[in-house]
Amino acid sequence: MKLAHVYLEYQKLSLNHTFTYDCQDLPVERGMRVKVPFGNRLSVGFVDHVEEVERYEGRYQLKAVYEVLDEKPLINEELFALAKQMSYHYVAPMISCFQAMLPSKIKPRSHKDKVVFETWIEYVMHKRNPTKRQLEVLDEMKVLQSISKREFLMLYKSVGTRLIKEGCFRELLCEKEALLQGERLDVKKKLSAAQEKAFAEIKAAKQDVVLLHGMTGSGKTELYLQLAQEVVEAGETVLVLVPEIALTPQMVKRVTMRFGADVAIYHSGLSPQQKYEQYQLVAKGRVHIVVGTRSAVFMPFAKLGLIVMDEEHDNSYKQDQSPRYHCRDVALWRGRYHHCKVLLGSATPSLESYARAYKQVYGLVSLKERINKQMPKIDLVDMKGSMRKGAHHLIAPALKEAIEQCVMRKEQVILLLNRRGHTPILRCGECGEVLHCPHCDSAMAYHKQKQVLKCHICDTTTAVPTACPNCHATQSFEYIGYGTQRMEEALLSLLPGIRVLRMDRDTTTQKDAHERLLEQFENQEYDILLGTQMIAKGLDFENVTLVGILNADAGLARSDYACVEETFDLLYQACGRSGRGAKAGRVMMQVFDTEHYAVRCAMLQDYEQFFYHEMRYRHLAGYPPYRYLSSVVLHHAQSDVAREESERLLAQFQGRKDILFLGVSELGKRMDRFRFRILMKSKDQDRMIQLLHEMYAYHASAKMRTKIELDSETVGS
DNA sequence: AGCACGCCGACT
DNA sequence: GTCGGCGTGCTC
Repeated sequence: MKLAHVYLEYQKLSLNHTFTYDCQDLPVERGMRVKVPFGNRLSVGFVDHVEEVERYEGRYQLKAVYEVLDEKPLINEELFALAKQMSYHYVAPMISCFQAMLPSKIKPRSHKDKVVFETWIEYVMHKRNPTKRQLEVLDEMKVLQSISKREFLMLYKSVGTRLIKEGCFRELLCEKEALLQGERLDVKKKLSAAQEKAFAEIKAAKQDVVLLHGMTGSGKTELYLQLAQEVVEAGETVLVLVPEIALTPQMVKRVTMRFGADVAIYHSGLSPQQKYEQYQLVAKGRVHIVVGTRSAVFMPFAKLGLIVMDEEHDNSYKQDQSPRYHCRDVALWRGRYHHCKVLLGSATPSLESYARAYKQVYGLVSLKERINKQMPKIDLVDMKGSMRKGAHHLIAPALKEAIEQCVMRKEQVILLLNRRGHTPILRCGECGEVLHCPHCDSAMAYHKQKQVLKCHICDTTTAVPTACPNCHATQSFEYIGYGTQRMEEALLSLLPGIRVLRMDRDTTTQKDAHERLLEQFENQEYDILLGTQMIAKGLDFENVTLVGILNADAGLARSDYACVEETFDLLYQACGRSGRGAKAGRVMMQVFDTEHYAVRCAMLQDYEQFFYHEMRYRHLAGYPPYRYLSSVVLHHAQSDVAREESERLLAQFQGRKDILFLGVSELGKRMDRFRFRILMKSKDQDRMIQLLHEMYAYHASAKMRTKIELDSETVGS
């Protein structure tokens, strides 16, 4: 008899083993989805493998597969192997790995979602004695064979319908397909000498993974496009990864101008139907280039010829929910599978990638020259002095003056303030009480437009209280600090008549808002683009000649080990937005700590110096990339339950060979759950992952109803 | 998650 | 003796 071993999707239940079903006479293969009886209901599962046996000798009462949902495996051999790898590496159930790989339409839990159909017109035959116009239409359709009815009606409305009646064409119902991108308008640009050299070095590199360390404005994108072109011409597929949705429009524009309809786009901002359509374009092999954010790394490519990962250091490449994969790891894995080059591009590479390149594990190619051969002039503005002189809180006189001059020259300004909302903190002037989120330990930010308080952790929104909840004083709140909304007001009053475009999460929630806002700025409908970190990276506006970074060193106050690296990246990248065109650029960084090496190195645009400095610190403190770092977070609605369970878990495993436990630390409340974290360091990644599996199993067998989250940083020296 | 199983207190 | 409380454990 034929047995199918199946991974099941079952809400909340993370069953990470297979269940066996009888699938006699059914066309079942690995990677297909099946509907099977489970308990008293039907559930969807993924077939792990099919086995032919004389007779079933297990101890279960076998049930039969109810229905096979796919004709072809949805998860091919490569993606199946990848899921296995991810499941082990990230300590996550197989089913959650499948979920991460598939567009929601075909994820197991939403199998009810209907696929959208549309009518297509297909060519059948010519007719006798056609009119002149009819002959034209018939000939054109014979070449096209089939097009969607939508397009058909637009092209040949009345002639077309007549020919359908006469049986020359027929209608048929197809799955709705993505409309392909437009015409190619752009031609290959001539590479500069520096680009030419980098291009040759990338191609000649003996390593399959190459780190392209190219400073901002050095023309990395044009290199990507020309490398992609060679691969496409050879009939293989190229994957271009970008970190955030905000950066997709620009990349998509550049890529579609070069490659026209040969491009698929995939990111989390698409609707489920759009995602499904784009996924099918790749599955059916209709496109040769895919541009997308981290989830695009799971597309079902037939043959990859190149993977480009732009801004490889960016944190958005890491998924912060299970499976907590890093897109770079997956990209490297797929690159190895397809024997293709993986090009990691960045002006500020992650320490781990640069360390690997340094050791020649990766190839290293540098582009040290801007296309326009000029660097912006970067100045520090010491806010300590400026505050003493009683100047405006957040815009120093020097910056104000620079903005005025810039606007007078009809040039544009980018201002970075990494904090959304109007005021980050409301404090009672009588008793000092700070207004907190009822569900989290964080302060509520005041949002003026909607007249509400908002928690930036859980998005809880409440009305602004009239009296202090602690001392009941009325009208006593002090508004402390500046978010983008308040800064917008401040700019308008400081520089009357100025046109400010604010861009943060609150102004970009609508569909296509990113594109719209950036387009308005590009068309010079505004003088200043004011925004959070989403505007620090990747944007390319020729007319921007001044970048102001308002509280540039605020990020250094965080307590995690990576905050210095992240602050340096943000500053360095923001500097790169200035002076990208013909005109000279300027950058002003307002800081309180003018001596900090992250600030200094960003100002000097000196990545190497920062790298050596930060690596020394990481080495001394035993942090990545010298050690692997893992964390286990337990959370529960009651603080002591979470604490006790964390301590029990720690006590059970503490003392493991080669693993350093850093004890239990309290992370505070988040969405009504109290969180405690156990941090672990080790030089041995395998041992670490093994340990995480044991901890997971131990926790699952305990009767406590705490939730567990495991995270292993996949960095290594 | 659901739902059955099972072992103790209130009831016809 | 029986009904049902919800703690425990299983779903091929």
